[in-house]
Amino acid sequence: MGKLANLSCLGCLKRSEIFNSLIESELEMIDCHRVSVNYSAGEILFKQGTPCYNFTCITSGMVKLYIEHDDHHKTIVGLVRPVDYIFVPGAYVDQRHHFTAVACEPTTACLIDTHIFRDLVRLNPQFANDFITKLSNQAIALLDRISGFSHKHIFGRMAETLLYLANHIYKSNIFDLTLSRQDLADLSDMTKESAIRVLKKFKDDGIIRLESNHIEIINTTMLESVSRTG
Amino acid sequence: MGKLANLSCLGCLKRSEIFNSLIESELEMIDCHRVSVNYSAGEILFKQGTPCYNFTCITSGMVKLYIEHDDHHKTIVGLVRPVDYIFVPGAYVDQRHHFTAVACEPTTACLIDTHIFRDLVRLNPQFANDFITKLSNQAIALLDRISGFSHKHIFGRMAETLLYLANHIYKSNIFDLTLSRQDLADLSDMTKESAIRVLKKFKDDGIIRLESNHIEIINTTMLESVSRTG
DNA sequence: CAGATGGATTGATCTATATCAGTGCATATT
DNA sequence: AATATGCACTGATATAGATCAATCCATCTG
Repeated sequence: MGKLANLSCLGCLKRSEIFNSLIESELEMIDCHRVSVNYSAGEILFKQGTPCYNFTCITSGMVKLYIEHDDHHKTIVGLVRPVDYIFVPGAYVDQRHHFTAVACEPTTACLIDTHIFRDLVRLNPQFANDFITKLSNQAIALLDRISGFSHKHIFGRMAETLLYLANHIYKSNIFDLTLSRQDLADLSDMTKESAIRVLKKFKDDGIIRLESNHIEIINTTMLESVSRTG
Repeated sequence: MGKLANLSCLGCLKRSEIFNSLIESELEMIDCHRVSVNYSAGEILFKQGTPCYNFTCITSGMVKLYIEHDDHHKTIVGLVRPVDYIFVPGAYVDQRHHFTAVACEPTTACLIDTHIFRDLVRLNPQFANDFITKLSNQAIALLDRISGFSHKHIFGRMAETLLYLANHIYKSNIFDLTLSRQDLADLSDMTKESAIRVLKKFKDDGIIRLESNHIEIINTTMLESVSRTG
């Protein structure tokens, strides 16, 4: 557990902004029903199909969320970085996880009982409102995902993935990837061989700099253009 | 406007179950801020990218929701039948529509101001709860969609579409399709030529009976198997 | 009624990308 | 030190499904 997050939710500097509307007593409710856990890279936080008891708030590290198809295929539907919590749609539907969450790096997370969320939605209208906004954003992200997958070629899809990583995950055009080539492929709906070939093409074309896991986007305009035109 | 829906929300027999938790005064709030509209087949209810002012409740007919990619490609992300309302994620985010809605048949709809929904979420905790459940269900449907699109061949995807139509839309194994072959293709992420070939294959294999727009699923087990194995 | 329009259908061809089958390299294990 | 394991990478091949090009048929239009 990170030093900044260990005492109580009330003074926590690693608190997701979803909790901003909560009053002191409500934060205490959460505080009484949470645990903080450390995960090593590669460890599963929860697995698709299992019952869901918690909302998971990532306080350090990074987590990948993926849908498992058959044995060897998966699709990464999102990456979660601090400070954000993992949206668990099953909590309000069938009490099952609809995707698997795995740590990509050493990660710490606060687990909060789903019942507390339900209670807070009832108690605090502003919290309910913020929560709906969050769910809506996730739905839009999924729609964008579907939009990107259909009728776009591998170059366009990988370009989209790189822009997503730069703009939303690492928040810089230079970053050290903590994802494998397979992960990049699972994010872009292609095989790892194709992912490798596309990255090489981008490198040869001078769109990115690439040395093992160090990536630098040199020509953002070009990458955006590729992402659009496919 | 249908006879059953025309007087007031209070006695309306075409009311979506999302409104069940509302008390009389809250239903009156909705009643004062709604309009009922008729659409012919092919008419647009709202278009992707335009501002969204309303939640749309379908009281008769059927509506297809699709994401527009480039000029000629689209993906149908959902069909809506009575009585259900159209989930509009932009209402809580950017006040924009993220997909287009078009009537597949003659359709009537009640349009309800999004602000009323926001107010009701604040006023009525149970309504907020039900609304979140609805959003969660939609998110799960989108996840299933992504899951089906990736790493499944056209036969599997079309099988999935037919099962979806039978189980969730027409609620029978025999139905008269009010969708075109192109629509079936847009639901299954393939070209209309492929859609036609796959349907013919299913027909030849004795899985379905097919005469122009009349479809009967003869061998559900087989279809489910194809949908799973791809 | 003739012609136009648009969906459904079929066949032939093309190509993007998966699959297969390796090699090389780094790290972990005994 | 020797071996095993796993990821990154590359080239050759196969193929699913798109694209292209017709034809057919029903409905709409002037």
